[in-house]
Amino acid sequence: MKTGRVGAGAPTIDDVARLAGVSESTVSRALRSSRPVSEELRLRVLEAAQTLGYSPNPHAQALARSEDAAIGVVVHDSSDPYFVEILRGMLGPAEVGGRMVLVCDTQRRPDREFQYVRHFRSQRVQALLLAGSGFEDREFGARMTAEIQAFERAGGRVALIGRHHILGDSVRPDNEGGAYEMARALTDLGHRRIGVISGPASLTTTHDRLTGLQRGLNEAGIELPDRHVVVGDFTRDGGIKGLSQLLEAAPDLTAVLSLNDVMAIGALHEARRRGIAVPADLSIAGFDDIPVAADVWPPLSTVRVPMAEMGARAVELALGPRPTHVQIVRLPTEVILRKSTAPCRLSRPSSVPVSRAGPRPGARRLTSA
Amino acid sequence: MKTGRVGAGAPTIDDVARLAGVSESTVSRALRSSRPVSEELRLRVLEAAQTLGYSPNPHAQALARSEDAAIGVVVHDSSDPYFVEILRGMLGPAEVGGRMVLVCDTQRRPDREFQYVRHFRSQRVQALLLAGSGFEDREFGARMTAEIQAFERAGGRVALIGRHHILGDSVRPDNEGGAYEMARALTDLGHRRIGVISGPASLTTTHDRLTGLQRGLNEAGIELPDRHVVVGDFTRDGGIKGLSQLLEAAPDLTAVLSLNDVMAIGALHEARRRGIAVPADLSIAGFDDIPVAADVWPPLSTVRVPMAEMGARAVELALGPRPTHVQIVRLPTEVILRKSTAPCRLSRPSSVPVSRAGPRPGARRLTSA
DNA sequence: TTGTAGGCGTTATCAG
DNA sequence: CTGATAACGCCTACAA
Repeated sequence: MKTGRVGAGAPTIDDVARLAGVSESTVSRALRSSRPVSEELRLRVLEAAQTLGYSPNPHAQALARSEDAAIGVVVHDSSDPYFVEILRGMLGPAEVGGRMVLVCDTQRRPDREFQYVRHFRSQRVQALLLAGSGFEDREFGARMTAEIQAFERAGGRVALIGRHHILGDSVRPDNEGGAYEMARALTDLGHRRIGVISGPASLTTTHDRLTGLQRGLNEAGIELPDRHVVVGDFTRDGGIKGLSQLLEAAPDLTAVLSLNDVMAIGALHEARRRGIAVPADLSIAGFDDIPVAADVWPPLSTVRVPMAEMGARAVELALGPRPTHVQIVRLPTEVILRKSTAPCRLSRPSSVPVSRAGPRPGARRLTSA
Repeated sequence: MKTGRVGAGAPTIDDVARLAGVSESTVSRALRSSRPVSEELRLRVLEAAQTLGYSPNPHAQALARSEDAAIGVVVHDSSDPYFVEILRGMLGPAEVGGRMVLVCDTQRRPDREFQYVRHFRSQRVQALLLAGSGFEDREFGARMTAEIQAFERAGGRVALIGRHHILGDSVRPDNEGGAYEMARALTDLGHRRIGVISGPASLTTTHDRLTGLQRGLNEAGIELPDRHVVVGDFTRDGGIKGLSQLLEAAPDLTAVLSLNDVMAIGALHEARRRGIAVPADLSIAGFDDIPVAADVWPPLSTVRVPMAEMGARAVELALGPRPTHVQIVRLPTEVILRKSTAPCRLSRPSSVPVSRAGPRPGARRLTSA
């Protein structure tokens, strides 16, 4: 027996039923157009709902059908342009059908990530999107795998972005290949003393980019001594500090690669502050190709990661038909040379040609993978 | 009688109760620490919950107490740095107590805004934050006011950012004052032929900034003919097109003010493409002072809007004690002169001193309001 | 301090 | 095709 009291002020299905002179079930069916309802009643119901301004309570719906018409997105840092782009890519495909997209921010802390995933699970979202690098911590990966498999057994869908130690469908940019190509690009320009502003060691992204870079440098017979690598935190400030530390430890660097653009922009800023001309005195390159990379000065050479596409593909993965096997979508990355890098002035003419692609207006591109 | 079946796979309060050998109510009380529970039972419950990996179903909670421990945020464009900053400001204060923050994106379409607000309302979020300019459409304002008042009557809280034709607590940046100050700054530099890349006419933000600008120019005895104003859409592309149109209609402009930074950055790009030196040939200024404004080239002169603070204050408004009267928090804006603006070369020495503040490293500041 | 018995708004099942 | 009725998982008087 419904009390009929107005509760939180919103009309309920019961109110509509009463006004239309039908049962709750009929209202539900008419509105959700699941089962056939006579044209006459349907119209009555529609009109009643209209005049009452009725809209269903999502919680009650979610509870009753134990599934929420929403999709949960977990990002490491929602103010990082990298994630903003991924999110942008997700929004279109995710919002079809009036689905809500719920975003939360973990500040790169595994415990928070775990909490949010659990929250989304108990909230019974349709799909869960983990956008952001995985953690190297395998024990954490195991815990998350368990959580996620439970979610999937219950009918939920999951898609990961990046390389995780978590079992599940994923879309992965070719970080390793992109870093390799960037290493080649830098050495082709004649650079031999190259510094790196790295990211948190706990992230697989950091690991992969570093690995690719190493491989590229090794092939060119170049060492990467420890003092040429500093750890940043993927923020602009991290880039500022990173370049400072680097120049202290190794003042003779001719090129610096930052493992993301945001830090590279910080480095650009610090270089200017110190009166170091980029690229004349020092080449600086980034990673990601976030939208502003082309607008800073000098325009940033970087490795393009298809962030928006990654987001869109992840949504497709999570919303498409359930695959029988774990799927991995691999996306290529691409070196984009703008003006923050230049041939090394100090270098004796390199045996390798400086340019491997024909000159094109604006930027030269070297696709990876 | 609970079936005890595992439902969607997640343990329920019932499972915990059984394992701990107590009643559901005791579990609820122990976990939500509302009422006193004997230490012994509380421990048993906690342990049972722990081993089961129990986490409450938010929908059931929301349904039972008809209130959701979440706060809904409506933004116009989640990839616009302006909103990213506002969001960043909200996150800290909003997330205390494990609250979820749900963000949705309206693409500046009033109908979607209305839909989302209604959705959040029926979802019974604790608070609703409308972040973004209001619409000039008063009829829309009336509809939203009704919706929002219903929400508030039901116990919800609302905070608006910007000037809306909606009744409710709000935090408002001094757009009008900032634009006025920027007009003064530009005329002080000797500029008399000033172009404007405006925003969508439907937004109050556009209106206010334009008004302040007009007032400033009028005071300096300067006209703003129609052909000196083009309408942009607050995107980078809009800025590119905007500058093109402007230069076609009035090639003799010496300064251009874009009504947001994102468009100004587009304009900077277009100027470079055309071989126009900024600021030597043309001064360009923006509005907002988004984080990258200082990193583009040349560093952008702009009107600083305290976006993050706006976000934080809005959260305070919405989460703090319910005020008896409508509250309006007014936040000052501030002109920041960097290198994208310079004295007008063509100008005969102006009677007004070029600089009104002492020179300072990096930027000069003129606070509004 | 603890347990029992609704109720929150909707959907699904099962008779009519 | 329509209408009762029982879940869905949790909370909260009320009773013990």
